[in-house]
Amino acid sequence: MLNKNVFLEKYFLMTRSEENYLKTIFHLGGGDSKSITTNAIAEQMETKPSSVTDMAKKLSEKGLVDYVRYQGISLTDAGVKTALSIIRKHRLWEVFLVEKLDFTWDEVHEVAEQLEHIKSEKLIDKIDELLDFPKYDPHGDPIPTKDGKFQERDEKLLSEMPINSKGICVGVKDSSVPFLKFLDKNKIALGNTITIMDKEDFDHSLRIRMEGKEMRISHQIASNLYVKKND
Amino acid sequence: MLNKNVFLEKYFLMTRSEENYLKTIFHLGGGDSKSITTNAIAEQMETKPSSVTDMAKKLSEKGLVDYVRYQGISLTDAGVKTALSIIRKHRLWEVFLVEKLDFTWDEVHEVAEQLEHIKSEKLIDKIDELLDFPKYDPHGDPIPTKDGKFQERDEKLLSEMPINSKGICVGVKDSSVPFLKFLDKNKIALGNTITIMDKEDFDHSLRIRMEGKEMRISHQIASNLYVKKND
DNA sequence: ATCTATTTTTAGTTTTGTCTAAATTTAATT
DNA sequence: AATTAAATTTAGACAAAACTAAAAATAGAT
Ligand SMILES: [Mn+2]
Ligand SMILES: [Mn+2]
Ligand SMILES: [Mn+2]
Ligand SMILES: [Mn+2]
Repeated sequence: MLNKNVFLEKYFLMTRSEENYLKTIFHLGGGDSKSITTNAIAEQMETKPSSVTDMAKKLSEKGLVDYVRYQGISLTDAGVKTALSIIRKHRLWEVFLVEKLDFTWDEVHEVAEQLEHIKSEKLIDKIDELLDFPKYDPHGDPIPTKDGKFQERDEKLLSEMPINSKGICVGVKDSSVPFLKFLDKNKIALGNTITIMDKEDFDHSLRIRMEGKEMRISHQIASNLYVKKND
Repeated sequence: MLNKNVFLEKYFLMTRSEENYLKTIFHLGGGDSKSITTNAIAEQMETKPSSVTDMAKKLSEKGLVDYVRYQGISLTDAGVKTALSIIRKHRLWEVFLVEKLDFTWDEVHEVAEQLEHIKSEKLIDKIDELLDFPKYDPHGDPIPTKDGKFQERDEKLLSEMPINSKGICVGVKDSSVPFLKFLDKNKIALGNTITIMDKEDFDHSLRIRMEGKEMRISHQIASNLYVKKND
């Protein structure tokens, strides 16, 4: 009993802050044993580099990151596993909010940021089951499986597609509220089939056909939309 | 914008600990402007009296409790309102877990203790709607409405019912895991109709008929079951 | 190789929420 | 009214997670 508690404490009792650091390091690429800089993490988390250093020591102590002073931070296997479990929870909750509670895709992230920290394996497995084991979240991001596997998709940025090619819109790179609202306003939704009609050399804008209608979209929009090749 | 933030900070940004104190004070009866003692709160929360004193000052500062040194603590109207909103969330989540995710009634409390602190008015309103606005939680406890109203029920402890009277089992007073598991094992469930056949003077145990079967239950069991009078 | 700008860490504080130990107030008993 | 026991508060400390300011290390440019 005492032994079990020691075990739980060391390996499972993560604070919300620790979980957020692991998630951020993973998103910055630190899962591939690539070293992430203190400043990069601080900027992403809107905190100070000195706070990142403090946390690096703590996470290193717990065996979740590899950290050498001045040399940056990367996730250990245990760190990757933990990060993926948080990301899995985040994305499943986002699907839940959209599918079961009629949230819009620009409303879910903020709430999922809270829900991802709820500690109950049974809860998230049941949510997964209720949603019929979705593979992607409302923004097209893949949902890691229970054992931490990622199902990557063969996708490209719309801006990189050649003229006359077709693709199905499957995800957004920028999932900020303003961008998502812009897409809604212009009836650009995941699942839509898009044909690249023409590209403008001057500003790199695209003329596309989507759901029967033709429109022009800027390079900034096109470079934040993922499409799956479809010909 | 600055004004709005000040407003939010003062009235809505509650920490998890503050919310738990308010909930506990309410459950101990401090909602009826009855003064609750420092020790009672400390015991209930498994913390030390000195910690309660510290929090009493903080909550008093925020206008959520009335606190006079050495004289005990009671909730202000704002405190009651906040406590009820936490209790509402707790109980709605418990219903959700049972109704939508097949949790058993002895599993839900622990998870609800976490979920009750999620900050999103829309989320809990949508959960309420998804559940079709339930009036009671899985343990028979009433769910406060959005505007903080309680629908009390005319209920009595089974141990206080007269011989030959009938009642429908509508709630548990003790909702500890062992008690709930005991009830499951003995097929005693909310909704069952119970007839009091006889009472034993010696140990105050009851002979009851329930769902066609007769059984004997101890006074301790009978004094932890609520029934609705059903003449 | 040296200097300099940038990055990163350290040292010392702050806030929140907890604790222990000591002091104080209240309540109960003689 | 004085004494004693119990309840409560204060004072001082600690851990977590953040901050600021200063020191140290690294990397880039001469
Ligand atoms: Mn998100
Ligand atoms: Mn997402
Ligand atoms: Mn409960
Ligand atoms: Mn309950």
